[in-house]
Amino acid sequence: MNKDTDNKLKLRNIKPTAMRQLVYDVLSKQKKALSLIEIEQQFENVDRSTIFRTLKTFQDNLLIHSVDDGTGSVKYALCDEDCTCSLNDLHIHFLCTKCGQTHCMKSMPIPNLDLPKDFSFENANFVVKGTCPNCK
Amino acid sequence: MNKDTDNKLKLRNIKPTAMRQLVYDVLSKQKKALSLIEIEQQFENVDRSTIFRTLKTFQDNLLIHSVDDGTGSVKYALCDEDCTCSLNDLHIHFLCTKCGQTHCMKSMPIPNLDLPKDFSFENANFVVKGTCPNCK
DNA sequence: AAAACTTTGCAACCTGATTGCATAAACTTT
DNA sequence: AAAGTTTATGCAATCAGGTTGCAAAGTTTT
Ligand SMILES: [Mn+2]
Ligand SMILES: [Mn+2]
Ligand SMILES: [Zn+2]
Ligand SMILES: [Zn+2]
Repeated sequence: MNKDTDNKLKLRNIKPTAMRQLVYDVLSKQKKALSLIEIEQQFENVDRSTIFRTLKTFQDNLLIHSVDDGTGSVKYALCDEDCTCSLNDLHIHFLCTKCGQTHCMKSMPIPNLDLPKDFSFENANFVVKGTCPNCK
Repeated sequence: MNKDTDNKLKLRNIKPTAMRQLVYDVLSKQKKALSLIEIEQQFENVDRSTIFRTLKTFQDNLLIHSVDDGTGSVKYALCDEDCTCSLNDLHIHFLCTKCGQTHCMKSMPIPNLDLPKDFSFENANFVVKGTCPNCK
């Protein structure tokens, strides 16, 4: 029971159960975004659906955000502490086609767009694919 | 056997079977991008896997491109005649959260990006979500 | 400590995508 | 035109990721 993890969860109004702390710790130790299955594989005996619901709780409470990088599995990454998952917090994600890792490019906001008349902007998913520094 | 459809296929080196003509016609009658299942539903007695393989053939031969709009099903749309599915041909896609339709915004190219050092750009998927003129 | 609520584990299910294999159709060669 | 070869189609089966129902275990409230 890590006091620090504990607080991170409480700050987002998430009751810090053992399970949730474990999942949080897995996410916080990674620079890249992780899929449900990848998180599951970090454990021996934890059920997929429990992790699934944990991630749902995290996302509902803005502790994590998800990316659909087109690989067929949604990836999850921790939000910054001040993140409210609103337009300002949207950023580009980068999928390395060599190693398959998906990175949050938190320094790259989604660019402003002039949509044609009568199209409204609510949200966006911008995934750039290429080779990451590791695989270069 | 529409002579016009026939030619469109031949131009892309696709043998114009009856099946392929039908699928092509469905796609060409739509402004929006269609999923495999949506295409299947346009027919009475055509097998899903046949359409699946038809779409694969079309995509391999640059007749169509696909979009992963995050809805869980990949959408397909015809390419322009001069499209080579290269970087220049990439464009934004718009998913209406009300009606679920996905539109090719062919007039909106993927914006240029300054990726951090040692990240290379190969491809991108940029889906904007919001309300379309129809649902406004 | 009983009642009420929340979290977890397990099995089952769902949906879209994909494959193996046999048949049918189209094309080539003799 | 018949035989041989290649390609396309249909059907059933499988896969993968995601999601749900339900009962047991754990927590919190009364
Ligand atoms: Mn991110
Ligand atoms: Mn398009
Ligand atoms: Zn990489
Ligand atoms: Zn709409």
